[in-house]
Amino acid sequence: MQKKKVPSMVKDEQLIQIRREQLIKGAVKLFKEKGFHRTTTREMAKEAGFSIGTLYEYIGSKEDVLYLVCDSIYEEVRTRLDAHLAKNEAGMDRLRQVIASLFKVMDEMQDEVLIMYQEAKSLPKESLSYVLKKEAEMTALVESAVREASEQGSIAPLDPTEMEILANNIMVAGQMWTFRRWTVQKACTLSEYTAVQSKLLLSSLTVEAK
Amino acid sequence: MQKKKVPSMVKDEQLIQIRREQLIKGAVKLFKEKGFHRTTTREMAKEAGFSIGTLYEYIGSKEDVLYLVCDSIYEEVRTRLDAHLAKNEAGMDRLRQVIASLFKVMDEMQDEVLIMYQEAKSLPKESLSYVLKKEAEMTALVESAVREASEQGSIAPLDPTEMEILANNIMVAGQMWTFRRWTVQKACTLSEYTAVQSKLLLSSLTVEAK
DNA sequence: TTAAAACGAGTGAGCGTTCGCTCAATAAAA
DNA sequence: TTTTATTGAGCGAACGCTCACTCGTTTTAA
Repeated sequence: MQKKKVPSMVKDEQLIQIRREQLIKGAVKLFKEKGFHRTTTREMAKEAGFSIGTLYEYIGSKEDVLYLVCDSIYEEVRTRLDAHLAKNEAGMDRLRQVIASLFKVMDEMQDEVLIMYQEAKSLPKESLSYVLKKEAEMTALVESAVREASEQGSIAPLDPTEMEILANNIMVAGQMWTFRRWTVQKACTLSEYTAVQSKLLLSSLTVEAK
Repeated sequence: MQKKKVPSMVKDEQLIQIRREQLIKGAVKLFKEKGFHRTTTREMAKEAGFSIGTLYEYIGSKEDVLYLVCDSIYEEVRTRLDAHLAKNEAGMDRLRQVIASLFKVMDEMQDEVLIMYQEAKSLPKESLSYVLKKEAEMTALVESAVREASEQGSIAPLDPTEMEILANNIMVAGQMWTFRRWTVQKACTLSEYTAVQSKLLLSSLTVEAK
């Protein structure tokens, strides 16, 4: 990533952190407004409060900014999620807790999550797989909760593939609502959305594509 | 959209159709491979089998191609869906039929649907709202089936907002999977995916974010 | 003969990136 | 204390390249 090009030998680590945070904050705002591709490096620099020259003291390429943004969003999601899951419940209670927390966090961070899923594909291969690995970790967390609930008989018994799919299903429910929200261009919280699911036996509606 | 710039007065309508189809076909292939932004107009022209100059005889801007592609994908989805829905069922059967057909069509057209939902945001405002209008029409179709089933007591009674959300929910289920498939970078059909949903009472899992 | 259709080198704007410079702060020397 | 040297953060004009789009010419076909 941002290999120092030799413009200076030693940099104040603390300052690098500060600049990066300014940069990420501004970039998130711009990406929300116009997406990664339509945002120029000059705009990013300006929004962060310094010049284009300075920007390149802290990053190696435009794509580095996208990576920083995606990474920081994931870290934030993860941090908040862990905070919610501090008290350790078990079985069905844990599964409920995991889902509720996930949805809550995604609801709080709708815009950021949307950026991630709309822009991640522009990341260079290596950074992308790094970000997706973090995503996989979160899915694994959900999957473990599903497995526990299934083993305890709180939900139907599932084979490993089914567990994986269900975990993906839960992960995606949050992501997609933010996406759908963009498509229909309408404000609505994830909780409102999931409330309807709760009311219905979705299984009775979901039929197999023949 | 593609206002003719006056390069020529009268054009053979049939030829325009042929060229557009060549263009769309090639563009879909390229967008699948590298996305809209990374595809150049020269590449599009080449893939379609003519030169860059000729390309601009048939379109006004690069974004026009994206619009043509999105529009044609929607038309195709719509056509296939209508074909499935030819025999008119009613009530719960109709709802089942609508969902099954929708999933089937989306399964058949995963790549194209993915293009739409990943690239539509790059459309100029006017074209975007035009495409979204078509999307809304399809959602309305689903919603009417939901309403019928609800009124007949085949599913729980729902207020209008709930019906709308449920319809969106069904629409997104298909989109979701094509998208998730990209994220986890794994092949899986929508039918496999929905089969798991069918097996579970999702309502018992989905709790409200408090 | 003429007009539509195809062509592709050319154009210029935009943008990511670079690099030589400024300047304040700090350190070293006088 | 004052002067001089060093450092490194910040800067932004300029560079080079890409790419959407144009236009004068050539080909085709009626």
